[in-house]
Amino acid sequence: MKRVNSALEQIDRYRWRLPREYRQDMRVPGIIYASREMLPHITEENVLGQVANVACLPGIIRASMAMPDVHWGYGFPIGGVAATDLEGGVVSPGGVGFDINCGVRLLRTRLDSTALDGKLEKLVRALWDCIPSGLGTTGIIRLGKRDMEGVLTGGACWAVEQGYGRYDDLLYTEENGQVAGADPDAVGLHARERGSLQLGTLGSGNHFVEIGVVDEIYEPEAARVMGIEKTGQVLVWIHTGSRGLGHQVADDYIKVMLEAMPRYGISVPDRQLACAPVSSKEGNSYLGAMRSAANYAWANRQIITHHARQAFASVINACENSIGLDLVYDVSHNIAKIESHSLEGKARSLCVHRKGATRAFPPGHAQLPELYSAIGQPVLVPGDMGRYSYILTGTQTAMEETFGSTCHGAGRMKSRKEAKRIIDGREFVKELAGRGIVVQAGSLSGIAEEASLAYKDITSVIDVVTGAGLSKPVARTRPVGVIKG
DNA sequence: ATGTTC
Repeated sequence: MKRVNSALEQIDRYRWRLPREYRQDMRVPGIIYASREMLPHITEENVLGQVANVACLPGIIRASMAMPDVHWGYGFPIGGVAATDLEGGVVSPGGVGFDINCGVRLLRTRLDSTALDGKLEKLVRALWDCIPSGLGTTGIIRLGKRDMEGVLTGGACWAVEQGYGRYDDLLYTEENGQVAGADPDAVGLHARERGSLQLGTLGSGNHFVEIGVVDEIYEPEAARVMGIEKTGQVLVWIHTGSRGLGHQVADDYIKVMLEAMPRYGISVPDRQLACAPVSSKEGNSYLGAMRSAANYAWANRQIITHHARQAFASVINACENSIGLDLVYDVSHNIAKIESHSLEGKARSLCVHRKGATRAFPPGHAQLPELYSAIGQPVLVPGDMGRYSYILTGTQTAMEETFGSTCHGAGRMKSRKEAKRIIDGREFVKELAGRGIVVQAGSLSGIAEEASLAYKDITSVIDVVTGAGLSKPVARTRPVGVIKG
């Protein structure tokens, strides 16, 4: 294994370059956003090798990038950003991830944490009862063919039309919860079958619904614009994606692309980077299917939002209006988007792969809701369930350097297997309870995999993206109640 | 992440 210090060139305190000499077929360098303390972890995990492999993709522009929460993933690292040219460049399912449009949604209540006194356990239980979770879990919704078309093309908009939530929610969802260019016909029968019973369910792994309390406010004006008024205010985080449907779409198209690559004369250093030209039949079909899965995920978070509101209403004795639960924002961190970016002073359309990386558009960007035009896009970065979650905003620096992208979470430090070996789920739940954090989870081994010890400290990740100027902290919350698969 | 190796 190459030594990190000989492989990486330090650019400044938070930026490291992996030069093209690292691997002979790299088309661009790698850029890693990290503190010096994070580097040993990045080499141990062989993230550098993955960053270098991504840098070999046809049509990759500027650099293969890694955010400070980077860790090993399927083909591409999780925490990776790669933009490709629409002409001659490729799109790769591995650059999006299996959980297409995994993302985070944040709701604000008008409640102070004292409103939860004596009710927290009951509230967590109500959320647990309203929101099915766990591996392979099905919900109460049965999607027939017609409804499935509605979900795949309409996303959260379909869900609101069906009575799940409020039209206002759509205003504060990326793409209004309904990305254009979805092609339901590109979603296979098997993917549809897997998705037909899972809408409105949380899933497992790191997916959760969390009740958080505002703990610090760093930018009062931006916070106020987001409806975050003071410490002690109760917020609700929702983290989930496209469940089995998105997984199956990824699976299906990896196979399609493996088969198509030789026909386009494409070779990649790792089969897991299977890809096809963005403009090819296969590339187009994948993007159409991926957008359909993305819409499914937005519908999923929308329905879970509706059920979370019902859970709050059933426990908190207040009218809907005084509970609030308005949407602050909903943003994806596993998706490929065709976006316009400035390259050497010229606007270019690029296919931006964000895999475990959050869009972080700056103030004034045309794709932001009017409300956020002055402050920039809300960036939602949950930490592990024992520490903090951060609300930030996008910046011009991110737009210029990382195609408008930043980190997405704390970043896994220990593999799921290793975490299960060294962490006792029951002990961790007890420890959290001692700190006033109520957790309801389907499995204790699942809890062990998601324990704080398995992750980096989110604050160290936030320090890097802040220091590098990729985003700006607005506020943070501490968890008080969590449901997990 | 995932009906955790169709």
